[in-house]
Amino acid sequence: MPGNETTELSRARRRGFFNIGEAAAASGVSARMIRHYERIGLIPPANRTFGNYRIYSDNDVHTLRFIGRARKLGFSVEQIELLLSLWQDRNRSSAEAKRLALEHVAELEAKIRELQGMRDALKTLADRCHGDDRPDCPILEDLADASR
Amino acid sequence: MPGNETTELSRARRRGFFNIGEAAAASGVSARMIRHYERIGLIPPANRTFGNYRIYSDNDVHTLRFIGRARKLGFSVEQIELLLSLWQDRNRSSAEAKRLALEHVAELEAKIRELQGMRDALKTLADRCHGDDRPDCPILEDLADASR
DNA sequence: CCTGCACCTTGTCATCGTGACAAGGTCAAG
DNA sequence: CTTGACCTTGTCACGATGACAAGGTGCAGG
Repeated sequence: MPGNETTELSRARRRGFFNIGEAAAASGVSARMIRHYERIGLIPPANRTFGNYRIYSDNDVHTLRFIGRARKLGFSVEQIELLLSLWQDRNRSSAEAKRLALEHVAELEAKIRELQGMRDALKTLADRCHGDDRPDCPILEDLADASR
Repeated sequence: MPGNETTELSRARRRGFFNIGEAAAASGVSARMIRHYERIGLIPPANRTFGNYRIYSDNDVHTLRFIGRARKLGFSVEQIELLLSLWQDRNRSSAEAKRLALEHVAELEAKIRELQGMRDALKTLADRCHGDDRPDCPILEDLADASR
């Protein structure tokens, strides 16, 4: 082919763009998940090079970092969608973000309480189990019988 | 057809067997999950009536209750498989059951700590957010910037 | 210029436990 | 016999992620 479009990826890189692997390394979100977030619509479809490689700007990477941090705080993708729209809304009220955060805190606490309940029940049983060679075991007995 | 095998389900019922719905109600494990546990091999394939309905004995229901309680304590199916084999082993040592229980307690505590970490981080941010009509919000700022 | 390697593309399957639905068979009662 | 409740199997879905496969792209070294 005439015209010689160079590679287009190297040009993009020279202009400061990232391919997906670089964006992943820079944002802390795996390439796998970046593609996933694109497919489910959490992020818009990335621009492509002539070779069909996705390219990302600094701004895109910034967004990915935002998403990664929100995930680490346990926000669901659905919640992150809301957080992103708030983040990108210059006229947002902080009240909305706070409401979302506190709602998630409540979810976390409910889950924590649930796990603590399991832990306490199990710990009580384990404490009552002598844990030697004999077969009698309050743990198994409790699982077997409703009475406890 | 000659022979008139009665229904075979009603006979099974008269002998004290349960169909899957009754077993579900009696054990607290949904019919859906009973089939699932059978398919993945946690429980052996149920006997069938001529009409191909699964039938369950009191003993089977007892096992299902055991499984249901273990699930409520957060044991994984894999762990339950071990617990079941211990339960059914007359020569088991209680030490093994205790080990499994304490192992699961440790898993629960790890998960609890993880969630508490999220909750604390988020709570700190939310506390610093005034939550009014103004747009500036430490929560969103933190998600956006690495520095914190 | 060719080759090889690293990385990209898409797709599918698996995880774990559960819900929901669909299309068809069985059962019991009216 | 009809009706309705329940059973059978199968598939799709969730949530977020990993792993793998088969094929294309890009770049550097020979």
